[in-house]
Amino acid sequence: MREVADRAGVAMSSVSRTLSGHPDVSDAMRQRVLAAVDELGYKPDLLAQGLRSRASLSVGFVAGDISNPLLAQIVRGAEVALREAGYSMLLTNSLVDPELDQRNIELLEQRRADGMIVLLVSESHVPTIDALAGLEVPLVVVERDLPARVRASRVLSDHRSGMMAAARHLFELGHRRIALVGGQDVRPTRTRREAVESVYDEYGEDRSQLVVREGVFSIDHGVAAARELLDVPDPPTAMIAGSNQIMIGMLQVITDRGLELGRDVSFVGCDDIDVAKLYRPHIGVVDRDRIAIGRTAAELLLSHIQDPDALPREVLLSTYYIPRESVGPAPGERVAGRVPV
Amino acid sequence: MREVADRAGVAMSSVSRTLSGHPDVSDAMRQRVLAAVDELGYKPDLLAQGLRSRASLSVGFVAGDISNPLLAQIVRGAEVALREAGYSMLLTNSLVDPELDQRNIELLEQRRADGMIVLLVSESHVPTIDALAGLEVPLVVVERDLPARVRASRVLSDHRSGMMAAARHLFELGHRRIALVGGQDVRPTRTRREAVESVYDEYGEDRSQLVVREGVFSIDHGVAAARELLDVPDPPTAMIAGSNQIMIGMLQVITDRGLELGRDVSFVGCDDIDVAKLYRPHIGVVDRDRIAIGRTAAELLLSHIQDPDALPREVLLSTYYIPRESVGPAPGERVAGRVPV
DNA sequence: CTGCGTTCCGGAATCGATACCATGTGCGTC
DNA sequence: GACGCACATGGTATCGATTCCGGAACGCAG
Repeated sequence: MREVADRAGVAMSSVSRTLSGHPDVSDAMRQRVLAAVDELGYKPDLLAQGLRSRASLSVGFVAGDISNPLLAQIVRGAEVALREAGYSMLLTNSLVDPELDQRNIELLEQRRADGMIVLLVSESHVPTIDALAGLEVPLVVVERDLPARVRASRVLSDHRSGMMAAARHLFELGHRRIALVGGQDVRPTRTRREAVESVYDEYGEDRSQLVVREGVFSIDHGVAAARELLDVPDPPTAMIAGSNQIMIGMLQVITDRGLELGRDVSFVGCDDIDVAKLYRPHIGVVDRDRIAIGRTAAELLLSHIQDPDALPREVLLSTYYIPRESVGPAPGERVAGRVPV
Repeated sequence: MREVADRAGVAMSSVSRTLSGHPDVSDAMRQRVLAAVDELGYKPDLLAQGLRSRASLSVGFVAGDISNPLLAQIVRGAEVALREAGYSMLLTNSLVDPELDQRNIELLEQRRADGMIVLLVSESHVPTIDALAGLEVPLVVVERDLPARVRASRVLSDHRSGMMAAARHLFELGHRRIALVGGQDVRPTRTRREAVESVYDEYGEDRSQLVVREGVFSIDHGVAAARELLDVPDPPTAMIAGSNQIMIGMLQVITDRGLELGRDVSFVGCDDIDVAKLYRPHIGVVDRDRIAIGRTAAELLLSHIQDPDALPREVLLSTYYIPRESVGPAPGERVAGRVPV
């Protein structure tokens, strides 16, 4: 910048004013400065700019694992919106380790990120909550319920409506022994379970017929749960997956055992990822607009960065049930013998 | 930091020395400083640190589209390795727009990234090449051939060996009319085509029997190409996909038309993503270790950051063919009539 | 002609850290 | 006893920008 000033024969402050659009700049000055900038190919140093003006123009994204297609799309939605607003994204993966969540949050704080979007592994890991509560920059939490001392806006999905539609469909088709395989104890998992339970109530059926297997959002858990569920004398007639990874694991088992979806057993998947559309028969799923989740999170964050005093907001995005051939009528009672081992 | 110094009753320089592990620090001093740091919960400002020490401890990743599972895993591999070395990752998506590639590179340069890993949309977009050539920080290029004036280390896959194994398998099963659907004209696309062509030479067969359809790495291109290929009187007996997105598109068409893979037509996919393992029958693929690509890129970059004078290096990672049921014997001549329209 | 306001520009402090240089102290050596 | 050296420490310039403040130049009214 000093070089530009020397070349144009002006002071550094004038260069700064010109480039930042300050009104106290004459046309003659602007011409000379811009010419010098052009000739030298000068580009301001964003680090120094950030230090002085107390705004790094970067935001942190704390994600569980970017190789999960759900997260990848959320991240992409957020990154595009942030870049259009002039912000860069610092991405961290926590690899399903809540301690890494915490360390990543603190690291991004040290980097003076102007805000953060977090998709936490756990809702109850105290050091992580503490780190979030201590944050001085705007925060957007995605798909999680956190204690009130964490001041943050939130982007949530209305898992309830989509899941209830799916469960009602199963009920209409005669299913009562339904299995729900969920992940960690976080908001989407809880909401989905409650949604299915409330459909049992709606139909005046005993909730004890619902089998819930909660673990982690992983293929392995899907595999293990599906095996357990099918390895009993009286397996459920319908199964619901509570994450796309769990869905993939469950489908592996179902495929291996040669079960025909929609006939031997019905299946409702989670998130309309490629697998769901390519599997034969096609998989009915509860879907949500994943790109929109990321975009909304970015927009919320940007609005809070512009107006730090604005009150935290919550945005509830809809989910919707897409019925496909994997969901069929419940077989007559006593189908256990037909299930290959 | 001044607060810490005041509290401990020492100079800022002493605080700095203590925290950076400088040898000229007495035990007494260390105690006092660390105590003050603890009491105040002080954490150094990485922006200021970066400005002064000329190292931002961050690296840029320029990716085409993170929602592609291939990229997601590469990014994840890189992020983990970088974080372990104390670096943060600035992620940008270029959404298949070479101009965005260029702008992202320049942006990351302004942010004073200590290095960059790039997975470019195009190998020939001149402004992008110029931007890369003008870079003063270490650069690692993934899966691309670039002009020599771009000084960079590279991480490449040996697509040739994996693809030749797949093509030989098809030949052994009697296939001669083979279709290869590729993406943009970049290294992996070219290498795969050359590999298949050389297998034709090996078997003394006329290369004109090979049908090549190159376009972009997208589901849509896979769909369009598959339709074209199947809509002729004499369709190929085997098809090879040159990207996971293309594979998904092609499989959609194949599924829609009710074709049985391995019997009606043989199919070799690309990258062993979940779809390949869940599709029935299972899809034979040419695979590579995606996490390792990212990790290797990060390691190369880190080594160049530590030793800026080191010569650029190239790492060739292997690919391997995984035969599965989607690859079967070629039907007898004249099967066109059996293909449903 | 003087006084005052407007416009525009340069100088210097500042953001939060690092690193060089100078200073002060204690100790061994001749 | 004087000198030199090692070790610790404080002061200050610096990284590359922004921003406040003071002042020059000019116009215009009293």
